[in-house]
Amino acid sequence: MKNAYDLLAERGYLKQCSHPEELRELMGKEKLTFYIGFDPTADSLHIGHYVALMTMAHMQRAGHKPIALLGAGTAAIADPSGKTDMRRLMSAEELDHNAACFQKQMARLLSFEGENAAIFVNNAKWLRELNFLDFMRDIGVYFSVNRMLAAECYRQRMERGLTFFEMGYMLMQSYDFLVLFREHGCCLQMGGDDQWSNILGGADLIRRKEQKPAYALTTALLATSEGKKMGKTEKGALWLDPNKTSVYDFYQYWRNVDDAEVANCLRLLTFLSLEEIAALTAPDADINEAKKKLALVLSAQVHGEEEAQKAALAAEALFGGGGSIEHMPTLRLTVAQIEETGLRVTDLLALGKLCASKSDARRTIEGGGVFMDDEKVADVYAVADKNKLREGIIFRKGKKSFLRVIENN
RNA sequence: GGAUGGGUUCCCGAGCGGCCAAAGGGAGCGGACUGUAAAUCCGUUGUCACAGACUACGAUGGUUCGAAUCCAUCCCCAUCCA
Repeated sequence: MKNAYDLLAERGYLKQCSHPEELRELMGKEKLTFYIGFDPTADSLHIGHYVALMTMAHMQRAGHKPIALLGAGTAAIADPSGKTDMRRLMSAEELDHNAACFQKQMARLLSFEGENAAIFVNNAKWLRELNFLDFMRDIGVYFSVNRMLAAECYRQRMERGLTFFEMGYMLMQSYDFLVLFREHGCCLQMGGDDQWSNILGGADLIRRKEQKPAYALTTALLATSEGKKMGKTEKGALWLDPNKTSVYDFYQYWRNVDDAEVANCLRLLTFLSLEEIAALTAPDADINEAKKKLALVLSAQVHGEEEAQKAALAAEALFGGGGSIEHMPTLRLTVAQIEETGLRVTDLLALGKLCASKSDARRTIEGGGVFMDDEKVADVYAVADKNKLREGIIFRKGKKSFLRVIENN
């Protein structure tokens, strides 16, 4: 079997590693236990987390044992890394709920059976009972403030201000690593590259306190086309929960990625072989086929084969002509709604969430961006034809947003 | 605890008694061009019963015919001092 380290490297996951050669050798001859931490600050994972999940899955397939750490304890403190502002603080109940949501979504990619079954741990278990004095004495002494301040992530925050509260984050994350090392023999922590100093802190702590080797490894962050991290507090997050980001939107997102990013996305987010990816993205290949593949495969991984097919069919129907319209976002009007809206186009668009509000709908119509059954809506006061409602009327905003409005019965 | 400067629409940021739903930029949305791409150009971006009304410039009160703009109290942030 291929060395997992090489596998991660050639797919482009690897960013930084504390001891590259040593770790690679170790991964070649032993089955390691490793962990990645996730802060449950929302009730769903988003695509940024997904890269981390992929690395876990690859590692597991290579025989290593993954631990997914749910940071309900650490999330009580805001991680200052890469954030321009402090996060909103969350209650313990909220965090526990979110952790449960994460767990469900992760289960899709990891295996919980066999020798190297994945396990979940929650650092609230040990962090919430920590005694402050003991912690400061046992752990605090190993951290140099000078060194912490020198780290890039803190330097950025220095300009806007940094509280002691936030600096504690690094100590706690390091402590997590130590606990997992002691309880599970976990000697490797992985994570996004923004976590580099935090992860390194833990590896150093273990090396100093336990006199045993521990490793830090970070993966490339998935960036948006603007080069910004897709974080949960930034805009443009793509959620894995279909209620927060519909399967159709999820599919469309990947169908529309930048040409330049397709190959990278395929490598990082799917399990397709490198050969296949190379073929798909070869200079003489049709880049749009590669995008379709990416959208379909990734949607299937996240939402299941059936849902992905539906999204693909809907897209085909809308853009390719032919295909089915069954899976388009649909608004079913009740009798009461028909009366209430009087079938005014502006009202329907707002009701169906195609536009943010009636005012927004009005403006979009004025800008010539709304179509009803492929005919441009010219009048802000336009009303839909009630007779067509039984068959369903297709509204389109711009080129990519559709809504099918149909009588509900 | 003290001093100083701040908190403005999705974000940054101008405005500092009426002409302010608030300049400019970013981001979003729509149009043209395309490949459901990028780049570019144009329009648009609080809500509604849309030539009008209502709600908004940290919070609450006040002054005024009239407040984002002035005053008071409070909350929060930054910088320096302790």
